Amino acid sequence: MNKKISLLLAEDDENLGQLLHTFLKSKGFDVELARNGKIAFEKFTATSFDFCIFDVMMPVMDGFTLAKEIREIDRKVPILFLTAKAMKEDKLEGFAIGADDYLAKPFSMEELLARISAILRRVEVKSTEAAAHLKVGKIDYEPELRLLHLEDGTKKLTTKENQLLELLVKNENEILDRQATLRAIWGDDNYFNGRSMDVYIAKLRKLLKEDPAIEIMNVHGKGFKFIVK
Amino acid sequence: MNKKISLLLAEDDENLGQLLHTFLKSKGFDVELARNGKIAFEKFTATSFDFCIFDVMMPVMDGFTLAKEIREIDRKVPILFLTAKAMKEDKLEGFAIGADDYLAKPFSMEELLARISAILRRVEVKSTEAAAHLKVGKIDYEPELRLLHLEDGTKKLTTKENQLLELLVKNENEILDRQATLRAIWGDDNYFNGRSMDVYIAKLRKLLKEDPAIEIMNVHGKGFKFIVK
DNA sequence: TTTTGCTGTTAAAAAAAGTTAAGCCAAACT
DNA sequence: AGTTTGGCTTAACTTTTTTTAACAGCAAAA
Repeated sequence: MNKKISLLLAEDDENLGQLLHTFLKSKGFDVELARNGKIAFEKFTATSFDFCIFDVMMPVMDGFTLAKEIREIDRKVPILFLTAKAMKEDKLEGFAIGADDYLAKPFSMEELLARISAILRRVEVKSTEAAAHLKVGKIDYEPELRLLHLEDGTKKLTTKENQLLELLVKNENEILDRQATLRAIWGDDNYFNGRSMDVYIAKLRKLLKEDPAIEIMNVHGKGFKFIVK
Repeated sequence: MNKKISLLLAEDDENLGQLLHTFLKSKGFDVELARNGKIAFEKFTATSFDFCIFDVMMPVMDGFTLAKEIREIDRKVPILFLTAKAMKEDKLEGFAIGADDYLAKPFSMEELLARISAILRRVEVKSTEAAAHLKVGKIDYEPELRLLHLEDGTKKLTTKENQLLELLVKNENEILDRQATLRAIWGDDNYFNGRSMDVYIAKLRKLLKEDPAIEIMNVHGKGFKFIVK
């Protein structure tokens, strides 16, 4: 079979967090537990996950805000919310963000597992598509190894170059929001980080210019768009 | 952001139909309910919809036949089937027609909503990919690439120029409402954004003046109208 | 006809992005 | 320890894009 499914769990309640962590690990998932939304977001930007389970109510950064931030950089990863009560308003908000499912506490472990399985079945097709090699035109890019195979040899990308290119490629033909990207890669969207990002955009453009079918287009005031013609 | 998503619901069961209608309307969809496949098809041909939910078993015209008919005139609109039992054969037939998802009764409202959201998210991505050339008179316009091919070379449009021209072209010969356009492109229809828009109209007129068949006409107090003679 | 509000146009100002190079820091090397 | 190296940030300058201002013209209402 293939490798384990990685799962990001954001839950502030120590007890429930531990319980879920243990349970899901026993079911064969590769679980990462975060105590609040901010930590979860940092973990997500460092490594990306196959699945997310977020408690709605958490200190520092709540589940919805967290989901919004993550949706900016990954439109597809399934997100399941956990909430303390059956709140209609919250449900609306959650689905508007692009939640894949919703589970009200208290819930049984079996129910949780059933929902996860159902969602994974639905998105299975997509995840298999996600190959490690990304062929874009003449260029072959391996994000995991940070390698960019060009016509005249292979370029080792630096951390930042790689993070940025990976996000761009994963959001091909979509606008990659400037602020969200800054928060995802630089942690903060202040002026200087913004200029730093512009410098990296220039570097990537220079690297990719050998393939005229590729363009990193700017969307003024919004962000950048990786286009393959 | 933009206007409501229109949804065509074909369901013969009076109770379930009403329930779904009410629920989906409360979730912000613009729902049209049809009691059988024939009525649904007539509604679809009159106005086209963004999304379809069809019960498989209905009198007069069943869901599959309806879907086939609709696929003849619209290859892309997402279709989700509802069926009374989990029928494998039916599933196959549905997907062969080009169904986007399948839901077996009984199902929860949340599940339905989750499926709809998931499909819409997926479709959205696709639709952005669909690059189109728009030939208007002598001029060839590629909105996705923001390129305007003129007689004397190709002009790269800026973000705002492109957004505005795209809206105008897509609403050829119709009035493009001033306020709606401002909200769509500038996010807010205040005085200054209005003046900004007028500046862009002037720019586009200058660009397009090489083709005398094209005119951006003002409709006083209403908006603009893109006319091709 | 006069007034008022909307639009057309051009120019200037401001903001955002492109580019190149210098500076800084930490890790690796001598 | 001193030096080199690589990666990232900051700075400086340029160009592009967008907004604001100013003024003129036109259309509809008073």
